[in-house]
Amino acid sequence: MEKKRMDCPSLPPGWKKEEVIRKSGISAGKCDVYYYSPTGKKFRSKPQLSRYLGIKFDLGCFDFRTGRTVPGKLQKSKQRLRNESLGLSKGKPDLSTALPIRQTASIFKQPVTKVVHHPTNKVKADSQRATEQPRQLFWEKRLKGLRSFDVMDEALRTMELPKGLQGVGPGTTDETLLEQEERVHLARKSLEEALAVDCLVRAAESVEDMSSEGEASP
Amino acid sequence: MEKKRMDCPSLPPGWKKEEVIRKSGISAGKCDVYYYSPTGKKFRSKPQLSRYLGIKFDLGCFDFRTGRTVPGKLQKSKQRLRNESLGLSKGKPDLSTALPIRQTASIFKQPVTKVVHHPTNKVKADSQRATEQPRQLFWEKRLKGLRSFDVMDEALRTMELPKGLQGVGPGTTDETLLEQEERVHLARKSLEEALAVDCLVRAAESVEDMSSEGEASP
DNA sequence: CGGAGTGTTCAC
DNA sequence: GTGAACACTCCG
Repeated sequence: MEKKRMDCPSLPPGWKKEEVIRKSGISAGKCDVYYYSPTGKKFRSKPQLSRYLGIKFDLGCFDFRTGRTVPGKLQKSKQRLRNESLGLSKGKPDLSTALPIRQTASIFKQPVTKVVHHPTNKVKADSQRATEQPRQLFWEKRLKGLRSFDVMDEALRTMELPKGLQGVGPGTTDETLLEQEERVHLARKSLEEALAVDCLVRAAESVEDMSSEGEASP
Repeated sequence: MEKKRMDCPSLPPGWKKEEVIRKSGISAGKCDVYYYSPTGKKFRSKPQLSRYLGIKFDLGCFDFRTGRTVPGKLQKSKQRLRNESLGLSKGKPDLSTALPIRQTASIFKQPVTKVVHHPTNKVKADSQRATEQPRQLFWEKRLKGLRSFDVMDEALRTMELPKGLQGVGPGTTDETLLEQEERVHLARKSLEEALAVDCLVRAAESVEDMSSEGEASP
């Protein structure tokens, strides 16, 4: 009954909404709402949905629980980006510029991406492509408050800037900003694909390891 | 290295703890914890462990991941009995006394056990032994919130009382309660053994059926 | 190792 | 006190 996937008119075609009632435990009776993309991927929260859809589809007035778009809803009334208030509001702003921001002469030429949840949990620098790509006006925005999504979603998200760093530069129109953000969106997809491939390679390697278990170790 | 079985001081003598790190997938790097009984049986979760040890060994303050007993840990802060709050917190308490509670004049004399996962999935009444056994003060406790365990483990567990039913009677000391619960624990073992045997018999019978497939059916 | 289902936290 | 968001457990 309450577990059927329903069409959701407020989302793009093909998206479904599901409601599940908790059956046991201290939170029994509570209702969880999930969404499914046309490809079948499950979404468990509004931020997760928002990350996936990108800025092309504005969820500002979308109510996750009901699945409806409410015109009266304040853009950001809730749903503040989790990092936002975490240090801008209270406590001393964290201006530490330790990783992932390389604090050298070539700061603008060699940004560093810290991939926290990667299997090997190491910090890498993509030194090759960084200098070839076009310079971005708001390069901080490439990391600030945004997260990876789509294919890997939760798996790889945890890129953030030290709190307190702000973008500066000549005044820009909203149009320009949107373009920039969309480019960020696409760039992220590329990065995630690359990381996904890396994961697969690792998995393959570990299979090889198992089939050569009797041999001498390196 | 991390796959060695270690002694676990917070458990009875002879129990071992093992940690295994996931090598690939989106949860790569995550650590799984297992325990082994003195006889070598593997345990993969706290509920499974708890079911096996019975009430004689209180795991309320036991942290499964670390293997240590944490005094500050609220008894039930996590690991609340899975069925507990359903109906007790909000909404109308479910006082329905449909099966497995027989709602007749002989309610105390003929409790009914609903064995959900049994091959034939039927409701049985143990009319013979029920009247012979000593009456239990908290007879509801024989089913409420407890589950079958050990030999069959997960296989047979799913016995529960309608929510909202509470034990009543003359005040009792904790000692008495513990004794009662321990007897429940032992009785459950007997029941499970019986059911296990029954399962084996059925399996054997079906083998016979197969070997006599060409004959006329009864 | 994945994922559904549940617990926990934090902002309000 | 409530509920959104997300971490985690547990079992297939």
